[in-house]
Amino acid sequence: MRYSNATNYALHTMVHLMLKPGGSSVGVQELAEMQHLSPTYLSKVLTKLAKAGLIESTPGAKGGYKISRTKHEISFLDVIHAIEGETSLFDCSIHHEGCLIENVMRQAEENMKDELASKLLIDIAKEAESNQK
Amino acid sequence: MRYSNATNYALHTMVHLMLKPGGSSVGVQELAEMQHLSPTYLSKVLTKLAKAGLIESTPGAKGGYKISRTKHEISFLDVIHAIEGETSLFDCSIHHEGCLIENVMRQAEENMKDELASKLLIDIAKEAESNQK
DNA sequence: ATATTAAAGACTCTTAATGTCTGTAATTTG
DNA sequence: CAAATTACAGACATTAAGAGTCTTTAATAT
Repeated sequence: MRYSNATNYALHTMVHLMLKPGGSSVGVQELAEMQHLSPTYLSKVLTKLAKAGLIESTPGAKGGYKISRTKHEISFLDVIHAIEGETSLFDCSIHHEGCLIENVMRQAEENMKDELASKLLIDIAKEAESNQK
Repeated sequence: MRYSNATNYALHTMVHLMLKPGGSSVGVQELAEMQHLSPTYLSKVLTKLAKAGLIESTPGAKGGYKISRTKHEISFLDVIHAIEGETSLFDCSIHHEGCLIENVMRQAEENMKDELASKLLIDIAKEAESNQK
């Protein structure tokens, strides 16, 4: 069981966009180059983020992607949900309801989610920025 | 990202073995029937549990599997590690060390593991037993 | 000896993720 | 208006992992 590569790319892209001064748009080419990916592939990841409302896209020349105006506080969990979906890590297909094992697994997953929901991308972005100086 | 079916089978099998009076051995046929699986498939799951030292196997007639004598307190995490391995859920293949994003993801995973390590199979087994009465 | 059982390995099938390629629509620039 | 740039959508191919089956071998009890 592993998080997808797409999730990793998405997280790094989001942090990068947050560090863009003035919230200016960045094209997929620049974003792809930074992570050594093909633009067409990263494009699919970015489309997912846009559909989730985490970023805004503007087509056409001088277009690109930028952090959504309406979403200033984006957590790790937001990004993960946008890419991986919101299905549970564990499903007991044996018992139909109230499986005790499933209950434990779900609770553990909640603990992980709580942590991911409490971590905001902006904090990581600022930390990365100050480290670079 | 999802936990494998094998992990689900393993957890249910372990609970079942814990409820066996006197810690007597159970053959793979009975265990497979209970979960509607083929014995050959479940056998591979059981072999993993045995190699991890969680259960003991005795070949030959009247053989089978039983909870390991030396391991009375088996946690959910023990079983998961036996089946899924101990690799991290998240690996940042972009940065080589000290990736801030990876740090967050690892911490969240730790929170989940802490919960899974604190839950013992024997407690679930006893709860299931009392529910049945 | 024979029946029973675990163990190991080769093998197939399915599914999901990864990634590429092509074409289309929208927007800016000249 | 024309051309260049860019996001978007969908079809397609490739790869990797999981799920599951089958066959053979080794060990144990009766």
